[in-house]
Amino acid sequence: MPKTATKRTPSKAAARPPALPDKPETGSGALQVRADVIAAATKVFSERGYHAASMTEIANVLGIRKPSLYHHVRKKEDLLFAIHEQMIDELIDETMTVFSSSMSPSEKVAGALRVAMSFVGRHRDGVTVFLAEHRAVTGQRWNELVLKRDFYEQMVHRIISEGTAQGTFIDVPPSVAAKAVLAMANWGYTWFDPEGPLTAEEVADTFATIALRGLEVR
Amino acid sequence: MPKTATKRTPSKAAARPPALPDKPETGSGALQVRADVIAAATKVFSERGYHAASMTEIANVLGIRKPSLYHHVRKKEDLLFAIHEQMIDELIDETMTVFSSSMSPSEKVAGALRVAMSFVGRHRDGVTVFLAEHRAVTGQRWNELVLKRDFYEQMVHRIISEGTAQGTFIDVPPSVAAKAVLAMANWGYTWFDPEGPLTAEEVADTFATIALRGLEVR
DNA sequence: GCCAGCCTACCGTGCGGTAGGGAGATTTTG
DNA sequence: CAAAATCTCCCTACCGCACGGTAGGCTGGC
Repeated sequence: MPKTATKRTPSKAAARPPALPDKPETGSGALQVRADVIAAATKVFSERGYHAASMTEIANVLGIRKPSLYHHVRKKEDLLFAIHEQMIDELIDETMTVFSSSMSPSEKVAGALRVAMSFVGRHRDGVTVFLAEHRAVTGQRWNELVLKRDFYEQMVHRIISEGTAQGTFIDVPPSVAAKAVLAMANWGYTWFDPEGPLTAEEVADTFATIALRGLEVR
Repeated sequence: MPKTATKRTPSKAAARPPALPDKPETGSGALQVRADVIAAATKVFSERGYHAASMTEIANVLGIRKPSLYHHVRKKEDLLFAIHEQMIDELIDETMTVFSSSMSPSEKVAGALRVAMSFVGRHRDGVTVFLAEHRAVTGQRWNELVLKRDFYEQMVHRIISEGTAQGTFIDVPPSVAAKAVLAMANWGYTWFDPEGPLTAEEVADTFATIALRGLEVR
């Protein structure tokens, strides 16, 4: 795992996000796992919790026996890590297009909320695992995930700081305002049902209405 | 899913909360657990997660061996249930004083946020267990907890519905607005540190500012 | 003839929980 | 008031089981 090779991206704009974890996916070692295996693990982990879920259950969801599952996966924890990595990478990717756009801070807040709620709607089980089972990831890989997670939160934080700095948003601690916005989106995994009466977009718009009316200077 | 069994409490006010789970604490069976045992279990469960935590660990925190612990506890799950029950009962109790007061809806929202953030600050480990480990409670007792949890959420929901009904709050779906408020408070367990730079009260006030500016009609 | 992918059979470990007993405090009782 | 019985709380030793993971072999397609 040679990372190194200082990426010398010339820092251009002021609102540049914090340094990305260096290697986007330089063979993190365990990601040659077939998609349906990850899907099965996601389902079982989200329903029963990582520690309560057994490899036998996951195998049975796939219609095979446990030892066959070990042809595709080295360790149980690899599955958990793969789910986490997939979720956070995809969420960062989608949010980045909002973050690095030319929108106003208000539009970016609304956009980030839309991305997040849509994400929860599309990947509910995966988000459940990502948000409720992070304690179970151990060792080196955990650091990697924490970095990415911080990176995501920093994007939201910067959007709000930017709005505060340019006088669009009222003067409240940006860290707390960021937590408020993140909370609305993240907490969604506990209740939002894309089959329910409201679409992700409708929920996100309501959240954006509340958050922006709350934050914008009159 | 209609209600049933009309409780003959003469409905007095419009804002009466939904029916309480019938028995406040009619021998729920397992709550003669000493407080320090619950405290130790809370700590271990919150740090490692219910399924990953072992009875041996909890016993060692108490300075005893596992079989001795079974003199105070019948089953591991009893500990989890006791923690859940303690948390939700106390939270309902504190929030109820706000809910049943004569405050305006806006003041009630601010009050509920204060109660919740203060609660998170005082019982962080317990709240972590309550919010992150509810999947592990099984059987009859789980229903009881769900009822209480719904009851708590209904209080917030009604506060907001009341505000919407009397024209204080803007016309957004009250259920979504309630989720937004609940999210701010509940998500606090993932990041709020009472030893940190901001007190629970300060955070709650910022949340209230955002939520009320967001919700109140101009 | 190789190899991906599945299987049955199995291993070691750590778990929740029990058996059964001992030391000391407390209560009962002659 | 002391002896006896009881209770509280802890211990060492152990059980059965389900888990994560491995050994090693069969089979069918390239």
